[in-house]
Amino acid sequence: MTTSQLFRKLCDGGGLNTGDIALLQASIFAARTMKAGEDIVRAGGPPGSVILVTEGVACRRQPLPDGKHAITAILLPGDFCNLHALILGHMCHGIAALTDCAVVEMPARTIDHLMRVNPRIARALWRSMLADEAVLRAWLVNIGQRPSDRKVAHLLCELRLRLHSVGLATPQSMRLPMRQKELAEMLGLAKEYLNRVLRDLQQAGLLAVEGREIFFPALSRLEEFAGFEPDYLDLPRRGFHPAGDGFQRTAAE
Amino acid sequence: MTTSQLFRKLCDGGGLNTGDIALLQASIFAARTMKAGEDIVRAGGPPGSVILVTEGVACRRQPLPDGKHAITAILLPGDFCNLHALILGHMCHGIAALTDCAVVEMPARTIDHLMRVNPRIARALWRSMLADEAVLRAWLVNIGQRPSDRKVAHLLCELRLRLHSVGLATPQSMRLPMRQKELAEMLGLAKEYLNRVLRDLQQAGLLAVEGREIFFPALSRLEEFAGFEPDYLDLPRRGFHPAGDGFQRTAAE
DNA sequence: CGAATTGTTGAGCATACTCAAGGAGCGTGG
DNA sequence: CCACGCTCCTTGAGTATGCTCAACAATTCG
Repeated sequence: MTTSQLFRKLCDGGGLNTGDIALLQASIFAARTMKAGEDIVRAGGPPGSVILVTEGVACRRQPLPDGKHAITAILLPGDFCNLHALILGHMCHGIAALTDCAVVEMPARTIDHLMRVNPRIARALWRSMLADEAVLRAWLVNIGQRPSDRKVAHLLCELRLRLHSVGLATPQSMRLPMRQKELAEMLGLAKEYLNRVLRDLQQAGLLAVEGREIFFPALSRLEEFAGFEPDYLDLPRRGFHPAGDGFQRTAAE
Repeated sequence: MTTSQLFRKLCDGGGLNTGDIALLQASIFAARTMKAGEDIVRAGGPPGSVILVTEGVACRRQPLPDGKHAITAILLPGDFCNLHALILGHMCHGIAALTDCAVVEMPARTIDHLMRVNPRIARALWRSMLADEAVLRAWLVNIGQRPSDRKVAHLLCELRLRLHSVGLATPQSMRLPMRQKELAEMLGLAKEYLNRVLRDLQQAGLLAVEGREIFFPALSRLEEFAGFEPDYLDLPRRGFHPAGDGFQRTAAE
């Protein structure tokens, strides 16, 4: 993975120069890999290091009283796990690997220092967290207001587009980076019912499922059915940013 | 309202000195009032001014295809309406007054400048937005994972505590700053069903409703029923911050 | 005081959940 | 290579939760 991919989300907002990126790059002191299901970060006090996902898919999750989990966000390569804990002083949820993952670590103190002395870096980190918040708000609307077939459709549209933006999906298909159980936990649905909803979407010709591979035979119909308006994802679009940084855009859509 | 109350949320995190607060205070160029139901900020492009609620209660809301709204956050005195739009460049939802409100405005360019040259102010603004995000995540879990009687109970616990933190509630009661219709929109429930849930909570002795006045005859039982863990609100607690700024704490709880 | 909005209740129905059981896929060890 | 055990997926049946439509009562506001 190249540096600009590593700091994809920070570069997306513009405003960082190559020196800034080099500073971030230089602060990396460790790389780890973990198996699907393992914890990447546990809830708790102030973080000793800032962690960035570089490969695989992870999630933010909170334990529930009945032993299950609520999944409140999906993290893709280029997403930070615990930046907010650096500012707030504590993690109020954990991060777990959904697929096998690779992450890099930067010392919390170094990042904290960079944020204080380099307003461009501070701004870029801030912006990346606000992008996360926009997704969170879209999830709240999705889960709170739509009937469950549209919830499922909406989540799949979002997942496909975000995976596509990091090169892990095409307009026609994606490999689902989680089990149906976890899809259900994201949406607050029972896993058996989610399974039925997937079947119904297939029968409606909006989807095709083969194991973990999902196909989108009629993406625009699915997106319309879901009411999917991708603006909230704040992904770079064709012509929006100055070209030439070599990062794969979603322009092919 | 005193200055330290105005910038309550920024002061709560610590890290601001009186000079910083004076800078913010000095940037206020206008004050407005609006009636319940009016829009405070519309969705759209980059904000010309940053808006801070000083009196009353407002909400973030998004229109839905069927003409209804999804309410994604509650704003109390001391909360900013559109800080995130300053960084992200656009508002992807609107702000509406739930009760009669008063707000103050600061030029976006001034705040933007202050954030770039004053790391303490930048950090305090950042922290206040992260506190909002933590609440948003708690809402996601609440709406996604709890049965609706517990959803309602949880939202009322949160509302009461937050209102109490700005002096608008006591441990025993609060005046509900919205109609049942809007309570329902926050939770994604039908308003008629919400009404029944409120009745059931009353019959269970967990609540008493008289018009818009809500009484909490057994607050600890209600909080236990709701699974309410107020840590996520990041409100100041007794002994946590150095005393002496004269702002009312929630210590009485 | 009257009109409009908001709150309250009933009846019937649709949605989504639980419990239970069987089948498919996958990694491990013989 | 196959058999085994495990997890995950799939389906059925029955139930509970939450929604819609409709009517009426209570507030609020002009």
